[in-house]
Amino acid sequence: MDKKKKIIIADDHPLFLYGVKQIVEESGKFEISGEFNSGEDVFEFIANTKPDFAILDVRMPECSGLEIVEKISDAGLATKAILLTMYKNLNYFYKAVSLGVKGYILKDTATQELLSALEKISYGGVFISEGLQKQLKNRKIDSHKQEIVLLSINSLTASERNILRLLAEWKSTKEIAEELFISERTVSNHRNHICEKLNLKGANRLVRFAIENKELF
Amino acid sequence: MDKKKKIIIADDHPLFLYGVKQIVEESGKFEISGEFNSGEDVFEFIANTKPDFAILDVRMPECSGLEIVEKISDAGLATKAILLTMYKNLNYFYKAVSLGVKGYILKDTATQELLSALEKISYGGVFISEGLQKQLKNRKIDSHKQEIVLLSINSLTASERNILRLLAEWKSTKEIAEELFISERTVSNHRNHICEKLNLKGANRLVRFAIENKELF
DNA sequence: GAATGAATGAGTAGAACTACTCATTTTTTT
DNA sequence: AAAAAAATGAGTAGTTCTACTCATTCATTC
Repeated sequence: MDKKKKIIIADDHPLFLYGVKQIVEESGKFEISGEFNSGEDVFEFIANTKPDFAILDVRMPECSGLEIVEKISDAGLATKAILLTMYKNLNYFYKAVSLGVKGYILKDTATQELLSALEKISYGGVFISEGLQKQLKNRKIDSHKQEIVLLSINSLTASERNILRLLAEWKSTKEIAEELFISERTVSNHRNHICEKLNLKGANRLVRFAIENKELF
Repeated sequence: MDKKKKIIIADDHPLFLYGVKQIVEESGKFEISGEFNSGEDVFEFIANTKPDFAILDVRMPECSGLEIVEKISDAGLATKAILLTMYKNLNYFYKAVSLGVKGYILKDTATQELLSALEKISYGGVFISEGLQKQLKNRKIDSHKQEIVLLSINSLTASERNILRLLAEWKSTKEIAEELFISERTVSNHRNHICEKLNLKGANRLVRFAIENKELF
């Protein structure tokens, strides 16, 4: 048998972390070399210890799983990232794929799926949660649109991202203007630009997008 | 030593369920007599098997933890409910307290906390997550207001709850009107009544409330 | 049977957001 | 240095939601 592969886990829910740890260790094929309760310091640890796998929660305090994956990718590290998420948000998924994530698992369909994923990825494969695959099939028509959305997010400027961030906190145009010391008109214009770029139309669509895609910008 | 106490667990995230199960069983003092991946059938199982504890996720498909607790309370069962939640939403907490919940634990501060809770509750106590206690202290001034909000939710009528439910799905007044075959004005009036009852003021406040308190109505 | 509450609908005024177009200044890129 | 992109601001029209007041019908309660 091969040497045990090293895995680090990061999730802000301790009980969840515990569950992942148990399942991974029980299999006898892997070794947990690091555990984290937030996204903080995770990338530094990966860069220093170069584990084989990194199992990351998408939504975490300090630094989201997606951000960590981005850093791993930028640094050209060999650590294979597996994302765990609660949400069937396809935008997160496309973002993850574009960052070279090897596994994407939904928390509500994941126990033995996790081991299958590790197995498959060990041999150079890619693993996607069954629940998400269904989602992908159902929305075959929309998938192209959603990829465009993702590309569009990359085209957002710093100010636009900033405003999206504040919108995700339910702040109004007026509140954002006051917070950033700029005119309401400027904020309003930025909002419109974002809507154009993301092709969002109708009442509250932008606020909704901001709230449902917090981790994406 | 006493006989092992029976516990049932319900959570729609299998890995989480697994973590809870491991921790509870490791202690040697408790026995898992039932596991559920959704809120469905949970109450029936509790009514039939009368376990000592029920560890329930607040947000679950089919039937939320809060609903299950309500049924336990209505049926006058002795099963002690412990709620697990991801969200520091105090409204959920107040609702839980009003339903006679014995433990309220945040998922992001819970591992050994869970055993302490079971221990404490066994001896007739009540357990509240440390993270939430802080929250309660910080908002001491607001706490009265929030309790009023909770009371007010009980005063909502069936139609009003229905509209809140649709608002939580980001539906607009027009969409709700079409879906319920009533006039936009009627929906608008209901919205205003709800705002009055819940003392919500300003742009998007109602939509925000609906989205952040889905499980409450 | 009168009173109350609930569901339904409308009128009006104002606030906030959407959806356009346009202009000026600054920064970045080439 | 010239061109392009970004940040800032404004004009105007239309939509949606907020915040009131009011009326009618129906069911429940007392």
